[in-house]
Amino acid sequence: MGIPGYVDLAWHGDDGRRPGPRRSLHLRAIATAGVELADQGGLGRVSMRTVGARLGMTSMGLYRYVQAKDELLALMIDEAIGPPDFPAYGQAPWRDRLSAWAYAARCRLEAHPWVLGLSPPDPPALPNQIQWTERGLEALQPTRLAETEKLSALLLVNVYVRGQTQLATGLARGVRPGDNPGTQYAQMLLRLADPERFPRLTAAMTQHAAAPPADFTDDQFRFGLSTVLDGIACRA
Amino acid sequence: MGIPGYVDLAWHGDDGRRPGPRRSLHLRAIATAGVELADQGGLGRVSMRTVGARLGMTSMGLYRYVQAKDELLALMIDEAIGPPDFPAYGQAPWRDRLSAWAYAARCRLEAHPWVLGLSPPDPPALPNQIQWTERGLEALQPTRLAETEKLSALLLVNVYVRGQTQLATGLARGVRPGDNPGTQYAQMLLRLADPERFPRLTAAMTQHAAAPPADFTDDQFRFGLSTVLDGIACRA
DNA sequence: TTTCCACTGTGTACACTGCAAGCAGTATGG
DNA sequence: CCATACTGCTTGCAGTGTACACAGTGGAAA
Repeated sequence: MGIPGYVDLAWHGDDGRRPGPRRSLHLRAIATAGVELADQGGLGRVSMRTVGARLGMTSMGLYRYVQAKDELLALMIDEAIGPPDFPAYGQAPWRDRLSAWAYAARCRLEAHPWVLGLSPPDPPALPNQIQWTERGLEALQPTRLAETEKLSALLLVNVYVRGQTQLATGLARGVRPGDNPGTQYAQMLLRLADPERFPRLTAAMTQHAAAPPADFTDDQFRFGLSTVLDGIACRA
Repeated sequence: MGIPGYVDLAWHGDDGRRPGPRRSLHLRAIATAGVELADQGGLGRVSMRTVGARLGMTSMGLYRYVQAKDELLALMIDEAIGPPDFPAYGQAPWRDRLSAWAYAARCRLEAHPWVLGLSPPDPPALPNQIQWTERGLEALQPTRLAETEKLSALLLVNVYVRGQTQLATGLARGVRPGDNPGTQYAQMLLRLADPERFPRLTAAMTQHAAAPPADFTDDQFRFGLSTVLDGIACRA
């Protein structure tokens, strides 16, 4: 029921009409400081002290803006995602619109992969995330779905993009550049899984190894996304 | 290329044909100790020291089995998921099969919600996860999909189940028991988002608030799952 | 059988974490 | 003008992951 303090602060800012000295920082500045640290050296670099130091503050000073580190991380997620920045839909059909939404979202996640390693303390309620939601619902406007169904459909796309991107970045880690990320994984599984106990998996992996696609992760993403959109089309 | 040590150990165990004292623990025991701690008090309770202590060992002893805490957490995920335990498919059509797979997976995740707050260090390669994959591919056997497409489809379902369950558990947190989790969230968003800037979101939320479904999270799950299955059906 | 040495689990130590409590200073509403 | 609520700082604590050196063990090689 109650709106968490940092959420309210992120939406409405600080009116400042109250006794005591004014705040010296914007929540936004704190979030961007955290994002910069995470972009540069991963989540491990993000501590209350490091973020505070980047703003000329001590770790405890940040607790005047945020009740716990989880909240800082939530703000960082929202800042990293940013507002939706892809062009307006125009007269495009809902399928193209939603596709554009999905690709733009993936792009943002790839730019800040550490976002995927975080699980926010509260359901999404920060401004940028809400803007993305609005834009997604707008994409589904031409459909006959009920409003709540639009939300469910959008949520499905969102969840897909996140999951797929997470898997892709996981696969890509520790792979020689220029090498196919999926192939290496497939070979590992082939070496681990007994073909008699895991016949289908073996079949899938040998097929993949036999004909490795040019751009594995992108093909994968396209396939899943069009599948999701087809499913939505059955209801639209 | 190389198989990480803990993965190899999880699959093949320890042959013990080597100088020096034998290991006193199974990887399995370590994983279950961690799972018990996490089930009881959340991920915060899981530290090298606490897990070690539960096994009569110091924190550093665990490093003979695992190279870093991340690997312990990966083992815990695999242990918490466990092997697939739902009944054999029989002659059921692929849609029912995959649906059973999805519900069983969701059930496991709900039993150990902390799993969703973890992002594994490597792509899934541990035995139980592989068994789930095999069972999922088996569900798709009656379709005409290529093997790699089956894998993509299964991955889509998996990603959906994870994402949806994560959102549901997030919504359910901090809600008065007996109260509708979604409704509370909807009211919060209505209070935050200006109807002029966010017309579609406002529409969706007011519609939800006007007619709150009996079991929100379950309806949501069903809707998304059948949408995903419809999408797969377009290709099967 | 004896020797060797890779391997086991332990103890200690370190740098670092999130955060509780109390502090002096500040700017606003009454 | 004052009281008050607020700011950011300092100090300190319990706990974290893990590096390193160590004594003990037991299979493989001699």
